[in-house]
Amino acid sequence: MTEYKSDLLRLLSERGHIHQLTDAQGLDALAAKEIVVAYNGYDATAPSLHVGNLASVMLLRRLQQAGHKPIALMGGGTTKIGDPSGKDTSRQMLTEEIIAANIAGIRKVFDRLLTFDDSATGAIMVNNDDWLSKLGYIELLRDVGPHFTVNRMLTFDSVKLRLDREQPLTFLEFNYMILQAYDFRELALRHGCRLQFGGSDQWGNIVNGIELTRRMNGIEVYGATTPLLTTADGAKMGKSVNGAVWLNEEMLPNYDFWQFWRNTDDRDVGRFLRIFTDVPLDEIARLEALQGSEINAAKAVLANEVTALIRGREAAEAAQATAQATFAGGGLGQDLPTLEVGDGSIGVIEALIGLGFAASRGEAKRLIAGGGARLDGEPVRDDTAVIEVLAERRLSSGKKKHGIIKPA
RNA sequence: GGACAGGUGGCCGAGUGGUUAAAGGCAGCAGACUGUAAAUCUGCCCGCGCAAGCGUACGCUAGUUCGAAUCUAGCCCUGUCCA
Repeated sequence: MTEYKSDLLRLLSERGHIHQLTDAQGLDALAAKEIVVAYNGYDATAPSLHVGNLASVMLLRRLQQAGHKPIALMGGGTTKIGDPSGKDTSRQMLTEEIIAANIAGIRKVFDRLLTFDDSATGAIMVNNDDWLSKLGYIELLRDVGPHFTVNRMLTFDSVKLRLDREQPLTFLEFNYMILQAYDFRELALRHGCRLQFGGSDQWGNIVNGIELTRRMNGIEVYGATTPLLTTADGAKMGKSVNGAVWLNEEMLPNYDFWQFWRNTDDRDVGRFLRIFTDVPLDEIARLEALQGSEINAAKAVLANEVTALIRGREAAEAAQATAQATFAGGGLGQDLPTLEVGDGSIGVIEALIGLGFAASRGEAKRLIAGGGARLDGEPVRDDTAVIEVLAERRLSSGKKKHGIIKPA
């Protein structure tokens, strides 16, 4: 079953990108004989993608590496509605200006991971607002409406989940799946797109798109879903201290991004190396076989390679140097959060807040009371303590979060 | 439009007049153990304050009461069923 003829499916399956395929043989045959145009859709709800989206971007990267053409579809139009899939509450609707700004932010990561040009395999980015916002209601009902039955729509997990949980599902959101199916057909017509990727929660939407395209235009298209990425301890991938692990540097510093990967669960290292890096498979096999504390070396490779891909080699090296100095040397690295003090001294509480280690004075006090605050490695027990800042000093929250306090 | 059920802290979910800043769980933070891992155990977990305490908080508004998340009225929102 893993014996694919096409380089594409072989590559994707050995890297762990595939969960389900609508027609494995048909797609395999297609990919073996011609350039396949494939897309993945992205919401424009935030100014950056996050780690939860990264697997799909890597997937498009591999597609291009295998000699095919990726389309990054920006959901500028559908973002105006809100996807009910897997969510239990409606999403806030955004204005056109915000959506446009978000798309510009999201574009950055694609520029790093895909090659955009006019060649046959050059990546392109399109916005479904281009066609969705021009759509007339009557026209849509007439052309698309007959191909969907409500009976069927009600059986999709995305809808059932909301209904079962007794959470509201508005008609607006209910229509999301129709628009998404329409996207696939539109891309098939405009760009010869034959394949849609999506998370496993998008299966229903993808299938709808395939059927709609076939019924309206007689074109056979395919779908593939990616596994839902969870960490080994069962949590959704991509959450961190302050929420999402953003891909854009403005949203999350390089060092924190690097640290996120460095702290990967042992059991996830091999899987993540395959999905999120271009490290050769035999090298990954070697790395994930490391036992005990040696696997930390594999985590460093993971952190370096992902950071290099998303933030640039230089950023990865700087982050690693900082981590090296901070953890192995017990010293300071320049990528650590830094607080400049003008008066030569500062209260511990203010310092903890200033470095972002505590959100409020109360939180800072609790940290100190719990023995989690350390100045140059020594626990600070007194929350009224004043730190003399004549040279660089190291203030830590717990064992992993370190910061620099230095004279201005 | 009608009947019934419901709206509690980031989430889930107890609580039906004071002892409730609100049980419990999850998530989060910290400590121990370690390998910057996991699991486990322990502490913390609205804000301000050294503290006593103060301020906010149980859909919204107005009431009853010495005292309300808990009672009353109106409103808003959601679900289920009926029209």
